[in-house]
Amino acid sequence: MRIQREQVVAAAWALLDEAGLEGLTMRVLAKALSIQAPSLYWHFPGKQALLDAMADTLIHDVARTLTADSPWERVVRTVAKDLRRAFLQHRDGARVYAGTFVVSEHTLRVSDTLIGSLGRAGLKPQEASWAAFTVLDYVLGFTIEEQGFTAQGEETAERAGALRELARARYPHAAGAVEAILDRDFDRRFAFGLDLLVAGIRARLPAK
Amino acid sequence: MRIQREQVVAAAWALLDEAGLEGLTMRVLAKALSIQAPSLYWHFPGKQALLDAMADTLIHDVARTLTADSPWERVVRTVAKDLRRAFLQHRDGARVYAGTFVVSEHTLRVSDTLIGSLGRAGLKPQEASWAAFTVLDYVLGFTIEEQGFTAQGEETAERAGALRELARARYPHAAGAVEAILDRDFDRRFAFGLDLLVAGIRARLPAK
DNA sequence: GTCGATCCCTAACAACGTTAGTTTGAGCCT
DNA sequence: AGGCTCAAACTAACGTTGTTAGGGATCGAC
Repeated sequence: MRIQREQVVAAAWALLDEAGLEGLTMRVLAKALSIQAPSLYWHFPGKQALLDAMADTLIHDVARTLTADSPWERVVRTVAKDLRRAFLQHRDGARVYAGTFVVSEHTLRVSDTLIGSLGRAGLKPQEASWAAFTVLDYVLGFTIEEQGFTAQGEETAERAGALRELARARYPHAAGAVEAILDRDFDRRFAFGLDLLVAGIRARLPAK
Repeated sequence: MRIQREQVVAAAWALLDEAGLEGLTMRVLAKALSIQAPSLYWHFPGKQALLDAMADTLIHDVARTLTADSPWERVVRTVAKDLRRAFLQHRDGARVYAGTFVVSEHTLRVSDTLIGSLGRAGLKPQEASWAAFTVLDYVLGFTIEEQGFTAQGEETAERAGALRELARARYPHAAGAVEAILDRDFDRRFAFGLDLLVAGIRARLPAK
């Protein structure tokens, strides 16, 4: 039953979705492909290489709808939203991505889209780069936290209780902080942070 | 040779520094404590609990120098810098933290410091919370990338070469993006992103 | 019809987290 | 002093992990 690299990656994502990063093992993945585990080492030199390949496919569809003349604000928002959606598309997606250091065409393309747009908007080259990575780093950090939070399904309730109790006992004035930590409206939280970054970038732009 | 919880955590950090997250195993940790591995399970129910305890000590010293009347901008900058320094204090510190979901006094205190300060500055409660977590998420994402980059010591050179080559072949106009990805001046990059967030928050504040 | 490339196999290794059950040893009570 | 308690360690082992070694099978091309 012949297998190709791309099918291995697809099966790995499918397995990740139902088993999580800890459940993504070479043996189980092989079984899903009707193969023995060592055969995977013909396609990939090791598990890390497989994870790298997975991460690379993640950002394949980021920033595809943008052209060179898209306004910078639309570019920033689109890249950020695309990237978050890409991470969220699979369980533990952000953690998989964070664990790799991919040197690929896609990362380069996404970075360049952002940097080029911000440069054309008026930022100095170095500032454009720094601002671009600030956006990317924010998306990564946010989504890691988001997936970490949503992943712990059943425990959430008891942890929430423990946290509320701790707050009542030690930080009675911090009830707001507790509810904020437990706030599950990630879409709005993400949009707000993105607004913050966009406003910060705008303040850096040369006056028109 | 009697051991206490706190000594285990300290030894775990020391081991992490020299062996990395992958090298932090229960057996090696036990050996560093002149103990057998199963004895660790008296102190912690499992490895994850140990990692949680480690993460908790990380943020122990964050935001200690702040008082209730510190100006909001100083609070934001101090918390962000403290947190990054805490992550950087040990190898893979950010990854250790990201892998846990700590419900502790310290996380609550740090969140509350930020939220309270931003609320007093004039942000609505929900906005103050969202802005606070935006800062925290940015620091996490930034530092994960930073440590991932600096960790791959020897490979850096060859990866840099591969990346430059790829850029020349496929994205000839993106030389700036490549150099930006390889930029090692993390302190300035971090400061710039923090400036962006501070400016974005300032734009949200009610006019005085 | 064989030859090289491609793809997969079995067998095995060392290391991992973890559990079960047992033993040590200090500190307190009587 | 003798004995009880319980924290803190021990030995032995289980199942699973990533990975390596080395050997077949399938296939198109000449």
